[in-house]
Amino acid sequence: MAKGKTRVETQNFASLRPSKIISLPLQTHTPRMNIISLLQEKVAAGVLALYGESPAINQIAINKTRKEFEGDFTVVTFPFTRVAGKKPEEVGAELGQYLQKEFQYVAGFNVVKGFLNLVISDNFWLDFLVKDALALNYGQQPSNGRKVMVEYSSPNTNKPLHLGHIRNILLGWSTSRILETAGYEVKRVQIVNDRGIAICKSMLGWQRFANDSTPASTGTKGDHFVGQFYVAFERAFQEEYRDWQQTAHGQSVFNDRQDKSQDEAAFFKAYKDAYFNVYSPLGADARDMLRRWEAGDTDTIALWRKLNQWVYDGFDETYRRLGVRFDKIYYESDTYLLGKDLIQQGLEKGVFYRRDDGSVWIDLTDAKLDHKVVLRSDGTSVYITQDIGTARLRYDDFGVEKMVYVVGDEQNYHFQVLFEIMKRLGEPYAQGLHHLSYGMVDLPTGRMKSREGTVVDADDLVDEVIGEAREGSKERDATAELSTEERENIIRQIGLAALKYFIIKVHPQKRMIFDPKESVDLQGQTGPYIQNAYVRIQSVLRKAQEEGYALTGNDVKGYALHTDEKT
RNA sequence: GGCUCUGUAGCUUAAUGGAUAGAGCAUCUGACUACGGAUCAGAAGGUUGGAGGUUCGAGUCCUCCCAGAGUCACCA
Repeated sequence: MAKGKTRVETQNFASLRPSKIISLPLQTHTPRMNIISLLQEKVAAGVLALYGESPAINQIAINKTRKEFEGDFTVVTFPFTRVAGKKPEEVGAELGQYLQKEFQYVAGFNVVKGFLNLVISDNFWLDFLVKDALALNYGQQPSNGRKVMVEYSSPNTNKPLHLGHIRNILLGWSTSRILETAGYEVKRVQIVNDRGIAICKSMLGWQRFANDSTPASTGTKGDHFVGQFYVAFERAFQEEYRDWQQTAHGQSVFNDRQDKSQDEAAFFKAYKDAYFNVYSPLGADARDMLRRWEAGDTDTIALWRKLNQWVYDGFDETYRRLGVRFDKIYYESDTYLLGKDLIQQGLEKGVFYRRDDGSVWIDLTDAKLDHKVVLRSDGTSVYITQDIGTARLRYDDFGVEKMVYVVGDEQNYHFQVLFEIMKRLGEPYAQGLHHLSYGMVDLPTGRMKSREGTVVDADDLVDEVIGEAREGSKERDATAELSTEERENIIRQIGLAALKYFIIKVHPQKRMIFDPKESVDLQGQTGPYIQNAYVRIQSVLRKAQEEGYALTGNDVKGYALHTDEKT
């Protein structure tokens, strides 16, 4: 049986923070960020004025002052001791005096060893609060005029989305939001694996076992409906294979081919794919279906369209519930032949080489990678050929200079190779390609295995967290006065916040355990906890307004801040 | 075996090469007839897998080792 792995077929996943995907400019327009870069500039100027040499701005470390010391921001003065030829303490004192004199917001300072603690004037914080922190789009950077693409989700059309897709989708979605906030124009895309042998299996399964039922006639969500027939096909195949093993033919194959170290069960387990491709009538039917599809057979294409549409309707529903969307969906049925022209051009440029059997390769050994086939000896594409072509297509479509691929860490090597090839082909966006790799999601009981039926379905999971939120709200009466519709909406928001925060708070690169119970815990570092804090703050503000307080510059001027109010 | 990733309190985790490794859960002490209690304050809990090295300074960088995972297809 063909494994047919695609972008997120299994739940394997490792990764880089968005801050590494893009090099965020330190210069930003909110005072909070701005004061750090201003401080850096002033420190650089100070070092130059005092010691005659200017350090690189980005090497000036400015941190928040630890709470046991007095001050708001701390400059690390160790790096300047060399140019100054003085002890860290002396440098700190001289630099502190300079800053206090030259920079209006520095109200005072103290020096502890190599750390210069700066006290920032209350006026700065008050201005910051009124003008920026309370603004609607706090943190939003002005457009930087650059475009970036984020690819995420990218499922197969033979099964519903599962927990692995949820991590992928939430990482992709939050990455795209972060990039937008950083000033990029973001294009959200996915590549759907809508073709191939696996899709033919669900088509055959539907033909054989569905009796012309539809999602509508059975009241089943489309992706789940089609998934049932993929499973039905697999079950029928298993049965066929089991029966065949007992036939004279099956036994003779076993006797001819068995390795002495294998018992019969182990042999047949390993032989399954070969059986599917060589002897299986169901396998032959599936391959025949694939041939008809590739030949453009009208009935086959119509069937394929019908089933895929059901699946897309189901996926749309799941995406809607999760609150994510896409600007463009790429389909492998459109892209699986792409890339051959780039291979041809690469051959002419000498990037690739042709072997005697006609296959085309690239030698990446000098990049600590291996030789990689990019075109089979029969001239057909492999997985990476398609990715080469699709990258170019996306560049042509959107003119993006960066592309982020949110794909599990099992494909780390694939993307290393892909990006290296794109560089050697001289593609203009090649330096901007990034694999946002993430680790597998395990369950408390171990890893998800489709064969053992332990795969957590995405829709079931969303239902579960919302259900937990509903249970929680029953014990309280805060929502009692609301209409059912309003209450359900709040419950849905709480449940999803729980799920999203639980997934997003873990570093992508780390494999994580998803505990459904813990994820919907409302205490501690959770989505609902943050929501609650927000709601209470809003309540304070609302009541303040009702009593006639308005948060304007005039009201707060001259107010002496408590230390805790400046963090 | 080669390459890549991961290893931090009992558990889940954070930390652009900067000060005494920061949180949450659980545990233990306390507060409150509730500014939306899904609350708040506090305590205890660590040889950052191990050993070397670079550095004024290492959880972070380098080398080796240990443990786990992924990957090494004319599959996707």
